[in-house]
Amino acid sequence: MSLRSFLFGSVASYASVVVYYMVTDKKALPESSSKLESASKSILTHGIPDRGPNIQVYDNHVLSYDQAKKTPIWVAERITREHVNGPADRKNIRFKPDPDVPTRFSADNSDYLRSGWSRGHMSPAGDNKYSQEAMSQSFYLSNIVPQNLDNNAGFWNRLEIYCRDLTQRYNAVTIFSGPLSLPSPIEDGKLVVTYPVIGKNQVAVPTHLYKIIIVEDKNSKPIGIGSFIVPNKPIGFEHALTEYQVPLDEVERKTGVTFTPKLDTSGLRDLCEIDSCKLMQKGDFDSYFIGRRLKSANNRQTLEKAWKELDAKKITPTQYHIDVYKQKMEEFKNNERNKSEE
DNA sequence: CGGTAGTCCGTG
DNA sequence: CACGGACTACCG
Repeated sequence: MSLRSFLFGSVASYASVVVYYMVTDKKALPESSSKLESASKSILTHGIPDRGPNIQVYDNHVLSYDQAKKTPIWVAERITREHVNGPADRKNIRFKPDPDVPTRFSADNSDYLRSGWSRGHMSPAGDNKYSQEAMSQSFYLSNIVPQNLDNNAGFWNRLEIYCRDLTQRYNAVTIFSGPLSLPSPIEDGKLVVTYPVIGKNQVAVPTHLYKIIIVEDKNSKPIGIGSFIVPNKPIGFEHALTEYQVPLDEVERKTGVTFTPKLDTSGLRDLCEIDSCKLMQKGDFDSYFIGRRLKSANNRQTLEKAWKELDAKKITPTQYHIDVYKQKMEEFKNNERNKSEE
C-alpha cells in the first residue's frame, strides 16, 4: 500500500465519520476513534485492513472505487453549461489504468479488448468539454465499467445527452452513476446474483447501471431528483426513460450508499414532473451524431461521406448540418489551395 | 455523442 | 516474434 493511498483513505474515512457524527450522535466520533485506537493495540495489531482510498478526487469528478470488482462503486459530478461546452475532444485520448489505483487492483485495456463488452464511462467524456485534462481523467479505467456496446452508444448515451441538456435549464446538475449486480430468479424462484467477469483481472460485468440526477434552481437550491436503474443490455427507442425510474431509496439499498447525507431529498420534486425526462428519439439521434461526424471530419472525403448519410437515412439537413458542411468545405478547399501554391 | 477493430510499425 | 502505440476506417 502506498503512503499516498493510506493518507487518502484515512482522511476520507475521517471525513465520512464527521458527517455521520453531525447527523447522529455527538459522542460517536470520539468514542469510535478511541475504540479503533484501542482495537489497534488488541485485535488489529498487524494494522487496519485497507480496502484502498474511500474517495478519489479528479478535476471534474469524484469516485469511490471497488478494488475487488475493478470498477467504480459510484462516480459523482456536478456539471453546468460551462463544463459541457468547449474545445476538448476525445480524439487523442486513450483509455488507461488510473495511475492512482494499484496495478494489482486495476483493470487494464486488455481485459476489455475483444471481451464482448465495451468500456462505458460513468462520468462521460462529453461532460468535460471545458478541459482536455479533465476529459483525459475521465478515460481512467477507474471511471469505466464493462457495458453492452449498444446500450453504451444508444440508450445510455441518450441519457447522458439528456443530463447535459438539463444544464441549459438548471443552474447545475449533480449526477451519481455506477454499476449494480442485481439478483435474478433461478428455477425454484430463489434469487441469485450472477455476473460475468472479463480479462485476466476479472473485471466484474454489472447487470445494471444506475444514475441519480439532482437539479438546482437559480439560487443553487436543489429542486428536483430522478433516480434510474437501467439493465446493461440493448434498449431500443420504444422504451422511455421513465420506465426505469425508481425511488432513490432503492438505489441506496442496492448500492449500500447514502448519496447525499446532507440533503433531505424528500423535499425535492420528481425530476420527470418538472422536466420531461424525454430522451432523443431515433430521427433526432441519427441527425445528432451525423452532425458530430461532420464536425469531426478532417478531410473532404469523410465530410462528403457524412453528408451522404443524411440522404441515406432520409434526414432533412438542419441549419447546423448545412453551416458545418459549408464551413468545413471552405476550410478544406483553402487547405488544398495552399498546398498547391507551395 | 458513444464506441470497436484492423493495420502498420517500432521495440525488447 | 509477440506486443503495444498510433493511425485509419467504421458503426449506432
